Amino acid sequence: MPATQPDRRTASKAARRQAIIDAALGLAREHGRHGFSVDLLAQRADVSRRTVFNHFSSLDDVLLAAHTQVMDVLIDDFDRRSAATPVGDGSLASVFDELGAALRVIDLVGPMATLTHLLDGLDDDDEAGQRLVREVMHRTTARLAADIARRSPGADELDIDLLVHSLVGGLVVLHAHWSARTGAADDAASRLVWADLLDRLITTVRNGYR
Amino acid sequence: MPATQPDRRTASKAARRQAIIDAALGLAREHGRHGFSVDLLAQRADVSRRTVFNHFSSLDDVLLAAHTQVMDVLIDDFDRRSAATPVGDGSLASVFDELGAALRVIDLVGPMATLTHLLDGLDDDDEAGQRLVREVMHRTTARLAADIARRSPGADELDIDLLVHSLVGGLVVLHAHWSARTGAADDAASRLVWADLLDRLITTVRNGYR
DNA sequence: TGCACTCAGTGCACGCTTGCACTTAGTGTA
DNA sequence: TACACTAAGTGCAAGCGTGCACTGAGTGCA
Repeated sequence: MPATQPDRRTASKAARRQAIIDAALGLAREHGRHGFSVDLLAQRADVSRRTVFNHFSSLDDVLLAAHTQVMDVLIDDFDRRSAATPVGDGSLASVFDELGAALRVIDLVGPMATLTHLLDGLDDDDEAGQRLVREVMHRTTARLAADIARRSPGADELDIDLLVHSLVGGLVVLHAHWSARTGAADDAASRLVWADLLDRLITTVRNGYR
Repeated sequence: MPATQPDRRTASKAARRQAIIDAALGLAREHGRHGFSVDLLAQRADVSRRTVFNHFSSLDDVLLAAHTQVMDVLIDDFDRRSAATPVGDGSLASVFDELGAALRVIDLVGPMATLTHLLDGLDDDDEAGQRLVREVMHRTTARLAADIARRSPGADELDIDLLVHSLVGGLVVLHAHWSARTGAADDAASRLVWADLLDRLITTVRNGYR
């Protein structure tokens, strides 16, 4: 972020883009990914439908941006906690424990519920949805791995990539189970289910398969 | 107002112009007419200073629009009450009584307080301020007279003009006295003073000087 | 199977905002 | 009295939003 405020033109453009993303998240939460049109999105965002396409190349592009933003918020939260945590001894075990501890503390249920709506009705035949998931997974793991590498310069890059993929891939599997059991609700009961599933993931990956 | 909604472009332009007027009223209320600059106005209205001059030819033009709007709201109120009141016998006395009754019921203290700030520090040497008052007085009396004439087609136009000028001119005199006595405050005590002064005006003009 | 309809996405022109450099008037001070 | 400063107001060009007509893909129905 530059030290000075962006000018009004830049700020206005960014605000309008954000309004479109917020509208997409709101509509997805209410209707699921398939339940809204460009017209509804534009109306909710208080822009013209042409403006939606000035900012995004397609509706899928809007969903990707919405998805990425949800993940970015999680990674921002992780980065803030890391910055406030003493650096470990640089070992992979230490890195893993830090990430595992963060996953336990960060609110994942809210974003999970949101992502469930964004991926409403996703199945193997849904090419656009599958492409969306792959893109988001790629961006998320790349960013997280880069942040961790920056924090532990001595660690091997491949090791970090594998670690991150293990955990993030595990989260995807967890999401499927959690969603099946709770209907992707965001309440106290579903949070208990999530905490239990998460503990099993962290313990399993931490201990490996010896 | 057209039956259909104005398009987004028209609505946005009108909203921005209104934001400038609202900002002017707010700043005048806080600092008086002389206490703010184009930069402050633009910032408060959340537009660029160029945009202020896209909508208005000068700062005085903004003040005129703000002033006119305050008066228009009062006349709108008067028109609504008139529309809900049975038409009198068309005599001037009847017209006068209707106007007098409306003046007693309509909230004048709020707008009076606002206009006092808009005309902050007005004196005989303040050419811009004097021009502003003349313009607003002209527009206000013209509009009010036209509305009354529409409502009483049989009445003589000159008679209506004189009647309206008597009352509106009297209101200006009343404002000076009220302001001197109450400091243009908008509270229960100042409202009592206003009610008393207004009653004297209406009674005096109604009875004439026989 | 052809037609009609809907909706995502697009090109183009225009309206309006904004950034920025500029002029001018007014004011204060040495 | 001259100079420096401030702020109102202006011209021009660029950025962005919007209106609108359009194309094409997908879908449903006779």
